[in-house]
Amino acid sequence: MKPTQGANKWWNRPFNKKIKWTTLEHNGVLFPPPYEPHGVKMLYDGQPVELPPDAEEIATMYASMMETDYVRKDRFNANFFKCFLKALPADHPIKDFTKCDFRPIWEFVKKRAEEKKLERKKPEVKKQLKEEKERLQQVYGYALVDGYLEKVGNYRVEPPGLFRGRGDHPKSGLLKKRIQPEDVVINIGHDVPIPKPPPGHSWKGVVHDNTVTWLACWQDSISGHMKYVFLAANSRFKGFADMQKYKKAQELKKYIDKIRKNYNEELTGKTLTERQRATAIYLIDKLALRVGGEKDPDEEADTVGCCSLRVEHLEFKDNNTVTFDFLGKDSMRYYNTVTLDPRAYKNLKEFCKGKKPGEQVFDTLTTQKLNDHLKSLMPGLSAKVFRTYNASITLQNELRNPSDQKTITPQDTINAKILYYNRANRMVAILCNHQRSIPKGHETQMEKLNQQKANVEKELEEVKAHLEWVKKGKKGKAPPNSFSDKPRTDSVERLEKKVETLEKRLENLYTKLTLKDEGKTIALSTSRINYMDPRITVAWCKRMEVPLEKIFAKSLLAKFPWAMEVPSTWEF
DNA sequence: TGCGCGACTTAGAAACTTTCTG
DNA sequence: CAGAAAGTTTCTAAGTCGCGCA
Repeated sequence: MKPTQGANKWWNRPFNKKIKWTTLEHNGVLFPPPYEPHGVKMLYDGQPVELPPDAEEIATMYASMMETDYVRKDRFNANFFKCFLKALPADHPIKDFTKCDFRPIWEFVKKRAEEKKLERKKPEVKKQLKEEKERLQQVYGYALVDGYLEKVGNYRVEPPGLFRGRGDHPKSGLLKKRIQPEDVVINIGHDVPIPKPPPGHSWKGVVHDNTVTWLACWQDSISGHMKYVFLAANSRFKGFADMQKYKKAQELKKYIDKIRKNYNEELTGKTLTERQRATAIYLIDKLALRVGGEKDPDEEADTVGCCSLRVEHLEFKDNNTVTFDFLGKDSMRYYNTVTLDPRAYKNLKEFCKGKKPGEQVFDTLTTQKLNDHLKSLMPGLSAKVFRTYNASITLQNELRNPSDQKTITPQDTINAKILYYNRANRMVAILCNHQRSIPKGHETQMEKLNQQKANVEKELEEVKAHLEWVKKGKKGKAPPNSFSDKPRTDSVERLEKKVETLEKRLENLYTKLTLKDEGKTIALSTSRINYMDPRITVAWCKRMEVPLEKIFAKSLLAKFPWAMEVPSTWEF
């Protein structure tokens, strides 16, 4: 089948919720290269030991992680060692983790990586690698869906490795097994060529399910969950759903007064069930909490959301104030002290009364019940819509009337406009608790900037003194010059110019220092990609005469084509 | 009718690429 | 103009949610 000519303006085409496609063609998935044994021996009890290839592969996985924090965790080491032993014959001398020394392999891996890096710098090698990457992209990177060529998101099968769970994960360090074609199910249209599995292999299965959007799937050996190969974010499958998400959040704006009235009334409801439900929805709305489903402590890290909050996560203060302190998604800490509606405060206290720290606050509530209730208030409403709604409305408000500074005009510089947008974006990220770890070397970079600042300040002082000295007729000794061996100019004009340059540089340094430090733990990208309605940004850029590509990277521009046509006056 | 699980969205870290700066 | 920093993409873990099945 040949691709349809003409632009794929999927947002103008109808999309059936149930039947996702009528024809589907693609070339399957790309497997990682097989493991090649290197023969470098690890030490056991100080002696070099022979390892079968499977065990060597696992040992090498561990060795290549020796500079990460993972290997300092007992659980990671224990889980790794259990899997490592399983790959060794029963009569193998290795029995005790503490006698293992993986450093020879670590050194080998490090050296090999450096050599590879050096090799890749050579222009001819660079070119060859680029061409090979493009060739694979051509083969596996596209699917033909209902006649339109669409990009595939993740066509590479995940390589084996030691599981890197987030936070204190019970399974961290376990071996994530190599996926074989025999593990992979292909989903593809009827009457089109079925992708060939690698020679000597066969697929686990081939299905033709047009009610789903995945092209291939396999079972993850760590969690037992399915992993899927999907189309990219700019595809109709992903894009249409994303557009619907923002339209639903916008729909919530029409219902929000009614919904807030409802839960405010139910905060003093007759039944405990009602009060718990109302209090949870209040928190989800006010604090942008996730709904918080149940988790299995043997399978997953201990993290919570709203419904799964425990007594130990709340600390009651005076004046209706509560401190929330818990680990949320990805084990990111949510730490926030907030003053609540007195009724909500009273309810939370009531729910916690007489319970042990490890008990659930909302013991009569489930995510199912909460979402069922939301559906009775607005069609299709669920807890996560509140995050999208509140993120979007916050961005819009902060761009239109910022809470902590004066608004910007089209006459301001492009740099000022970008900083202004980022500040609004930062408010959203804080609301959603989108964090990142402090970038590597942040402290050194801050020190460096501070040193620069001190230097510029000192130089400015000296130049100013010199200028003064010249203006007053060069009486006495010239002021010190710590920044050059050559004597400083005596030209008033050039000295004044120098003062100006230094002052400008100093101002830039001040802004940079503040922004860098304030933003060191805040991730802006998550809200930009997933939460803030792109139409708000498009309209603002039009009003402020900011080229959209200054705000949205190439991939985001490609993800939101449906949002581009809104007028500058558009409102969420 | 509750609940497990399939399918899909959301998440930060790591890897890679581009831009800035001294 | 090289090395650092900033920006962007890739990777895959970790959530949400609705549906189908007992």
